[in-house]
Amino acid sequence: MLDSEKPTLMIIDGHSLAFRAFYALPVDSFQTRDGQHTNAIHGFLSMLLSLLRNEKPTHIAVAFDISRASFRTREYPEYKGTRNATPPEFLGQIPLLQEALAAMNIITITKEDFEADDILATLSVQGSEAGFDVLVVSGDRDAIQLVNDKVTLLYPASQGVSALTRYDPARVRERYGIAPEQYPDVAALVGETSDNLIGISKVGEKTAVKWLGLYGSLDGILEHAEEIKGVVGNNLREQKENAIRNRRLNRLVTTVDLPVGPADLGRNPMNTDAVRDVFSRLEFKSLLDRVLKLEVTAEGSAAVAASPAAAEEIPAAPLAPPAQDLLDEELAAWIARSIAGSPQGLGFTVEVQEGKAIGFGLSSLTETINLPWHPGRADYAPVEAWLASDAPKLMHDAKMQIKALRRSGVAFSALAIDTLVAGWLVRPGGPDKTLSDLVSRYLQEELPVTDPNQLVPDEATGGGVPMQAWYTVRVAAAVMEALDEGSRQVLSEIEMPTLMTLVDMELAGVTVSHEELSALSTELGEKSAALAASAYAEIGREVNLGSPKQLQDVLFTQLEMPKTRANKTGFSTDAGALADLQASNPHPFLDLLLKHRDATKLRQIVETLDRAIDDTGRIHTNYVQIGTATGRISSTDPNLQNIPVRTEEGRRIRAAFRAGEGSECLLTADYSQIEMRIMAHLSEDAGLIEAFAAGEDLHRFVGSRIFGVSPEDVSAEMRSKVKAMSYGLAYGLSAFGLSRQLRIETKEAKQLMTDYFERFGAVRDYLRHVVEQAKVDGYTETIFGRRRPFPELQSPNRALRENAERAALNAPIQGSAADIMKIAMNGIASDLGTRSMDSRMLLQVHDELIFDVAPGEWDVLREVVTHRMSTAVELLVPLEVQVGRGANWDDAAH
DNA sequence: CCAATGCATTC
DNA sequence: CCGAATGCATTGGC
Repeated sequence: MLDSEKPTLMIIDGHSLAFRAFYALPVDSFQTRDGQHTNAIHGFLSMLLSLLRNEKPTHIAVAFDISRASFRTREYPEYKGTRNATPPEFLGQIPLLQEALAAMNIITITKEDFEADDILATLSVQGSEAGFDVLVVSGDRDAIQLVNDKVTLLYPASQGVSALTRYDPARVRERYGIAPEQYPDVAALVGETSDNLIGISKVGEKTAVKWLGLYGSLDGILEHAEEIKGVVGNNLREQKENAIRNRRLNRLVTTVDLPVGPADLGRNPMNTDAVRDVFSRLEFKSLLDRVLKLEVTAEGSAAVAASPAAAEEIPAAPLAPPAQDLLDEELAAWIARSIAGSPQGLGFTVEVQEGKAIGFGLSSLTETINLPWHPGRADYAPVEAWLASDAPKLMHDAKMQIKALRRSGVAFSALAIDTLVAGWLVRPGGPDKTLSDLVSRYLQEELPVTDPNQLVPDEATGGGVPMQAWYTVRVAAAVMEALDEGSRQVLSEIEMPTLMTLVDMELAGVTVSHEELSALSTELGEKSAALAASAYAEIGREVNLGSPKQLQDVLFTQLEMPKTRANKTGFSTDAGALADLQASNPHPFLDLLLKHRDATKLRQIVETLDRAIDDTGRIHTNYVQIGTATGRISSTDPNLQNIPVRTEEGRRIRAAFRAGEGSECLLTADYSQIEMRIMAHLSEDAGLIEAFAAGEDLHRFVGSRIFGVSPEDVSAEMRSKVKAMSYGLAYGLSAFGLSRQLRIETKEAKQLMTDYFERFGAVRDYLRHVVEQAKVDGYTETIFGRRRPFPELQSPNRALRENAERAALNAPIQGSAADIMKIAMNGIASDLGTRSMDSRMLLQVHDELIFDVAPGEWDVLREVVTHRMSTAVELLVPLEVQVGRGANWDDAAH
């Protein structure tokens, strides 16, 4: 076997190298916008990428210490006792580094009670026995003892991690004058300050090496201790216990029981989506380029990455069973048999082409079925019957597939688990978006990629939708294991019904007037052109008003205005900053610029909406059920949840949203102050509860309490202050933030907050409690048990931690509101069905719903909607719902 | 062409 | 230095 064909196993001491990187790179220069330090991660990954490129290991693993405690500290409590506490800026980087490695599909290994060095030792012995060339990468000198003909150590040069020295036996002898296996003997005699291991007085490296040359080993030296003369000889005889203890402690364990062996560490293609996600969160641009380039070459050498002799021992990931083709009675029999054998449900995947269903994949845990489908195929009737039945179905990203079924005229019922949604409940806001992501995370396998070059995918080899259905079944079981009971309840009682409700809403779409929009667009276009011309006249030249960069030149260089708030590319030119400038340095240009922004922004929205109108005059938004970390739904393509409402011209856009053909009018229904009501409920604050029970204007009521006047004497100014304060509460508002928003002194804002909490103290107590509890539990929970993890609450980084604290106190409030709205929507959808109504739920904007009202259904629809919304949950305060009616969305608002 | 950034909009 | 989102235009690097 040629050397170049020999597999290479690279084993890296993650902790020691990350630590080196931490001290090699300036901590301040490597920070994300959130304030997360990344210097150790950056240094480590940079080194790793060089190693992968230069050494081309076929197998790789990174070992980490779990904690400083190990069998060594139990044996000798002073071990490593002199070390200072690990800097918190470093500690926080390790989990992120491990996440990055996971995305790169590099296995990380830890072992309770052992140090990373012991893992290195064990794997290097196992690897060389299995015929690997072994490369050990460590910044710990103890690793020198591992070097032999088959094992090479890469050790960082004096400082940093950019240059690594190769230690083979010859190089060790050259540097230390001894064989590698003698190194621990030297260290035992000399001692190791960094490990708090005291050696023999007056014995340094020179003496130790000399003795080893004479007597071969520490044992040999001790046997001949009497022969050694002088003070050092005395010291050796007196302090030999030190050396013996040191030798015991610095011997690396080569028999650690590890869950994986060298053969399991073969390099796999990385998960590029996850890599992009992690690297972009870490704000590593150049490293992302490097890592993605590496992937290409890694695949090129994939053939070389053959496993060594022990290949048979690799626990190969199971392959999807070949898909069977069944029809009629055979198919019916298979379904009946499989249902009986799979109480959790059968996996199901729709092959979608241009929004239509063109094939199905069906799967139990052990068998897969391929069903090329087209409308009217009678021989697949058993599948259609199963789809319409109550038999539980397991799917991944079901919404789009069920929409395709509907468009193709196939009835569907009983979605038990959508693995996409279930995975989101485990990690809301997490990176898991595809079936492939979930297969990696929950099965530790790779979803086989269907070869895009293969024109006709060979279903028989386990590709295509049957295979996806099969993986979905397996992922479903694993992801349910990861969910607690409350979250499972949220999945089955709230999310799965919501998914079906969203299918109806998206298919329905909302009617929008093209005529109205194009007229508005023309008007806004003319207006912005006129504004731009006037703005150019003011400054005597033409600039791109949409370019913050060019605006900075105009404002701060040409007009010499005072500098505004700094951002990454200079100074802010946003509306707030321009308003500040207008106050201090009035200039016609500023006003024209702001108006121009308004007009172009509105025009852009109008254009986007216009383009989204289909040939039936309707817009079908896409609701993203897993779009937020709190439980809210988001809306894309186009986003119908941020249609302007505050300005007059904005409302003209809403006016273009109209009752559909054949509808009587639109009905809008929204929760009034749902988040404040939830806060009243969760905090049990007597004052707030009384305010809502009284049913009068909340801000007026609160204002009268705070300012000590009667409700009718609360001025508009007082009310707006109280309103800002109340809204800000759930966002973790600071006195500074409040003062900035209200444009009042920080001192006054502070006083306002003090007065507020004086009267509504339970609110403050509750908000504090939420954060405290989240720190203990590691997550927050909504009224219905929806969880959101907050690992950053433990972060030593203040900015990161405080951001997490504010998010944590907001999450149960925003999340509970989202839960309530979903429950109401599902109830309404159910009523629309059981009453065979023709009215349709069209849009959801967090606390508002919009409906097309079928002729003659106004009264019953209003009743259904208000009832379902106000009774979605029983709180300590009433849930008030406001209903409006109109020919368009603007008129229907109240 | 892609990704980051700044700015805008909503609840 | 206020929580949760989406999307567009500009810009800089490739």
